[in-house]
Amino acid sequence: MSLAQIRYFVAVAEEGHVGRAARKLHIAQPPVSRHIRSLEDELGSALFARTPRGMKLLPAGEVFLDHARKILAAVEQATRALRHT
Amino acid sequence: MSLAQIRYFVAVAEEGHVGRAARKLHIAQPPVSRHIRSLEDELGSALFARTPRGMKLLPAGEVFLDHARKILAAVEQATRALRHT
DNA sequence: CGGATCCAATACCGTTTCGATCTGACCGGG
DNA sequence: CCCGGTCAGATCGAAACGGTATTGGATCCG
Repeated sequence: MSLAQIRYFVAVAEEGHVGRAARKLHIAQPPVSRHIRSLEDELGSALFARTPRGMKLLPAGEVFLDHARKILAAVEQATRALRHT
Repeated sequence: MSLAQIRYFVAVAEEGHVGRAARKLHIAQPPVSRHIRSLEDELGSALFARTPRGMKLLPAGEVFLDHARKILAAVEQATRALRHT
């Protein structure tokens, strides 16, 4: 699991679409798809339901989204703490 | 910044030596050296004082160590939360 | 002194990972 | 039907990564 994967996951969860998340992240769509897939593989549980209209968070995804945001917040806080030393 | 870098940093901080941290992490010493350096570059402040006896945490390093542990704990908690879904 | 020792840092190389582009598969709306 | 929108797979060039070998610097000891 990488921080990039976590950021991609949060973006997809928030946008509801891999493509829109990709645009927001300024990268192409397939890499986002792959990262989400590999994240699910690593965690051992599906996080999204794939529908023709986009990606819908599953219960496991909701749980992980909460933790993911905490991780990213902790990272941001860490960098901010050193910004003025 | 990557989770691997954060793990390497914590290991070096705990061991006090790049080499020992590397052994603990089951990787070679140079990669650890490089990751620490690039982490410092990215954060814009030195985290360790290089001494002939090893690496000694600077004040900025102590601050970051605290945050680093929180990040890793959050990651562990995230994976644990999905272990049983 | 001077060589041995113990560190981290650098150079270089092969492998792996990553992202971009192109393409395919699937479903819903007109 | 076919068309628009969406995700997934294949392929390729570029970047990152880790390993080995080596260098550089500072201390210790004979």
